[in-house]
Amino acid sequence: MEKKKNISMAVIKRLPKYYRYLSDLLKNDVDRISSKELGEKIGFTASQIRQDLNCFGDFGQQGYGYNVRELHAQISNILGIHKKYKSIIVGAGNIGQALANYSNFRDLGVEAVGIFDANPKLIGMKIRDIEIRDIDEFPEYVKNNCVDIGIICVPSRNAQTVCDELTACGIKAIWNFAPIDLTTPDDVVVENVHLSESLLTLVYLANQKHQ
Amino acid sequence: MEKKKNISMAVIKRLPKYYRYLSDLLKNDVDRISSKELGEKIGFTASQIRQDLNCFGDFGQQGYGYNVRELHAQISNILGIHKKYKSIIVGAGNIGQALANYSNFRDLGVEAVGIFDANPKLIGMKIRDIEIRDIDEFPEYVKNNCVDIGIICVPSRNAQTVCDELTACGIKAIWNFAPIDLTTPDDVVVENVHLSESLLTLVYLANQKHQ
DNA sequence: TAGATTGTTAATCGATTAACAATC
DNA sequence: TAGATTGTTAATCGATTAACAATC
Repeated sequence: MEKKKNISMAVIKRLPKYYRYLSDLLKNDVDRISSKELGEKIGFTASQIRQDLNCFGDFGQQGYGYNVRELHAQISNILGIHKKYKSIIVGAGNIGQALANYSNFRDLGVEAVGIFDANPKLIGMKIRDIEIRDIDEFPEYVKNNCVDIGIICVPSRNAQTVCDELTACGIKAIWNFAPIDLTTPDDVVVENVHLSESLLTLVYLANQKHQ
Repeated sequence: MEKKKNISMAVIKRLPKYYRYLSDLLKNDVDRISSKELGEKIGFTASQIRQDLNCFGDFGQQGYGYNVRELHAQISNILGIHKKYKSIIVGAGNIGQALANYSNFRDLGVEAVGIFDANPKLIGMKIRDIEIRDIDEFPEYVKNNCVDIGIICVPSRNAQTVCDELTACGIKAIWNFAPIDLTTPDDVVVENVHLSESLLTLVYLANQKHQ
């Protein structure tokens, strides 16, 4: 992370994709790759790849390209995958439970350490090795356990309240699965997963193709 | 849908958001709204909203603004929410089951009519009123049941194969939850939900804010 | 050395914002 | 009629692509 001007959101959104393709190359024991080859794989122009990477540093070598292992390490660093993060899931419905069970996030350094719900029928139930607790307990839990990320999986009518409580106890990163736009203090980042919007986009595009 | 040049993806991705905010307004019995007011709610400029809407038609009235009920109906039409769609879910793991249970998509006209998995322990199990079937049966099922949308929730190593089978039996719209980029014929549309990429974006942004 | 490929500047393209005449 | 707000054109801004000197 040598350079660092103002990275545009367009670039940031492509970083995880670079990380994924480089992880694949690494797994396949590829040593080096040029922006041209990588571009053909991902479906970007070589030019764009070089522009993107040069926002963060000079990782390549003229006449050679990029060393896969090194570039992968650099992007891991840029994304912050070298660190470990604790998350809690608020809302143990379908999506909350699915996320708690989904193990892949641990590879990205993010571990779910707590799950909370308001439904007495769910409280006490275990998902993997984590017990679902009463939703009222999460502020206390966050204070005692250095939680980095709050994952909101409650219905939209409760989402803003949960969000406010999460930020009140110091959480600075929120992954929001509720279909609303949350309001947060300036120093808090929110990443939305709006499944309904994604599905509507698909439906629109499908209708266009088929006239 | 009067006009219709080449709608940019940027505009298309905003349509579901317009739909959501207009649904809210409708629910709150708001009769009319100006691009200025709507912009303040959503966080867009008034100019952008007028530009976006004018890709599809002249829905407003000078001096008045937009009639909420009418604009909502128009956007429903543009998105294709007036029609009904049948979907099948391939892969009944955490995410597949969560999507099958999640009822909200029915409001958007999309109904899950079948779920399939390769795991014998899951086959026969019921989610809501739908029985999980053997994954080998889905091509036959698609042919007999006018399925519009294939939802891929299998592990990434199987995702391309499932995708090929879905397109082979005529599916033109794929909602992909596997963390890979699928290859499809030109007349098939794919919408990806890449949760890992979303989470990595959040982690990156959180690290930037906190230096 | 010759070939390959980078980092970076310049050119192009597209998307957003501003401005304003038209008009309800 | 006067005020408000649209639809649309023009101006600006930002992102992508192309080009090429630098250099491994």
